[in-house]
Amino acid sequence: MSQAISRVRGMYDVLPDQTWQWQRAENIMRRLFQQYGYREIRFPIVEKTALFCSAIGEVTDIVEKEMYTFSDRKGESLSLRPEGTAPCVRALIQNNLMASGPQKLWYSGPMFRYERPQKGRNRQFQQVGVEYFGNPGPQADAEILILGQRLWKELGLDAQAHPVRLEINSLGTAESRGRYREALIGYLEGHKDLLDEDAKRRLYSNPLRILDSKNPLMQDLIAQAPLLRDFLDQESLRHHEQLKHLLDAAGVEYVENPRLVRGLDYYGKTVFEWISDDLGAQGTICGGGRYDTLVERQGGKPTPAVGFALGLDRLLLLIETLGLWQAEPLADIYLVSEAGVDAAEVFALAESLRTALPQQRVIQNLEGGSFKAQFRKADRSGAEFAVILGERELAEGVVSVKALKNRDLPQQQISRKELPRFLCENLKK
RNA sequence: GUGGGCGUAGUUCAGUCGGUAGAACACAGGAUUGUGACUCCUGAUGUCGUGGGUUCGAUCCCCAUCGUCCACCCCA
Repeated sequence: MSQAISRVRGMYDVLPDQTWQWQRAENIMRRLFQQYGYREIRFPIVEKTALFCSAIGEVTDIVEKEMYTFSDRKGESLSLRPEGTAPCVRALIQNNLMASGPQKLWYSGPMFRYERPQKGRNRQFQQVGVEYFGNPGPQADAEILILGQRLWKELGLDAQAHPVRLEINSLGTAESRGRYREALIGYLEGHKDLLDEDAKRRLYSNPLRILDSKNPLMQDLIAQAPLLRDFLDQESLRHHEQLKHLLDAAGVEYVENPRLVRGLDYYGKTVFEWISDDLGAQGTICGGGRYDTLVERQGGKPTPAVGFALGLDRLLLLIETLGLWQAEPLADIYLVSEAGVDAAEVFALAESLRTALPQQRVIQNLEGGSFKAQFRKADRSGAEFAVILGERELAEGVVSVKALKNRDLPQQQISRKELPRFLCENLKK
């Protein structure tokens, strides 16, 4: 036999024992977004490379070294999407969605980045994004954050022992950020001997990122660096204060992190991250902020926007780590039959139950085996009831019903006609 | 992209100072010839990640490669 082909590095299969978690999370989110008036948008997995270069920024790591870029047969450069905001904005502009007023959108799908895989970081990963276009005010930021908090609660992540922490900051406008940048570079140039290699490399390309460094030797330097807050324009300050007021009133807890910056160029004013301490180095499960200039820069009409993207892989990893969710049983009713009974009789019984009780999951054992083996399978299926069709039952035109979980209910024989009503009364749903 | 740890049964791992392997759980059968979850008994299963080197002989030592994990980096 030849060597089996393995999956691509950094990508993963979601197996039947895990898909229920994905589906549960997706269902909760879909319902929640609907509840807030956000509508789903779907866009391609492949876009022109230029879209990401201009939207995300040429000098970001994502564009410089993490994109899956290739030429199609006509030589056009295409890329697998590394994030969702850029294609979402492209779709918004191309389909002129703003013509019918502000847009509240969400999307979900795979993203691709050529990074070194590690826990909570894969080359294909699932991102869910929420974007609010056309509202410049802090109330839009607030709604996004309130929605986020409710989402964690509905997912079961609001436990006090393992909270998901919200950090917020304001990056101000491009002008105030520019003035701060000058001041920061000036400060860092004055302490060049204390900068590590990464910091030196980024001193002129992306100095704000230096504030994010985890290098313990640089923490003093970072702590004493000038703060962006002191360079903010009046409008950004007021926006930020109003947002905090709305969050306080809504009971959304947050910590201000004056050194929180984002790796994508398009953000301004509000930025935020939700972080867990239970995932190791890749603790950010959700990040986002305001990007008021992106739509115009991409060729659309000036349109303010705010949104976030969450990593579904990381979220599920966290939920699994904390043991928050229990798998649902596979079945409600399990049909056990004797070898001598015609399979056609069992099929007929199973189909009649599925017709009469469409909410119940009916599994018919098709693999034969002793009663012992069949009951073991019935038990493992998590079914509430085993319905038994043996030669005796067949001869008498009845079935036996055994409750697998409720031990107070004795096994009994019931006519086939009565069976659906009996099951319906004794099953919760 | 950089540094380090680890790849042995379906899973988690033990082991062989170089003589081709074990446990637990899981799975299957039985104790109980029509009854699961507890208990007991029995059983099957491994190209010891892949390729090459050293050796009479490599799962073990060496090299490469792939995968995985941790940190850096980056971000969701």
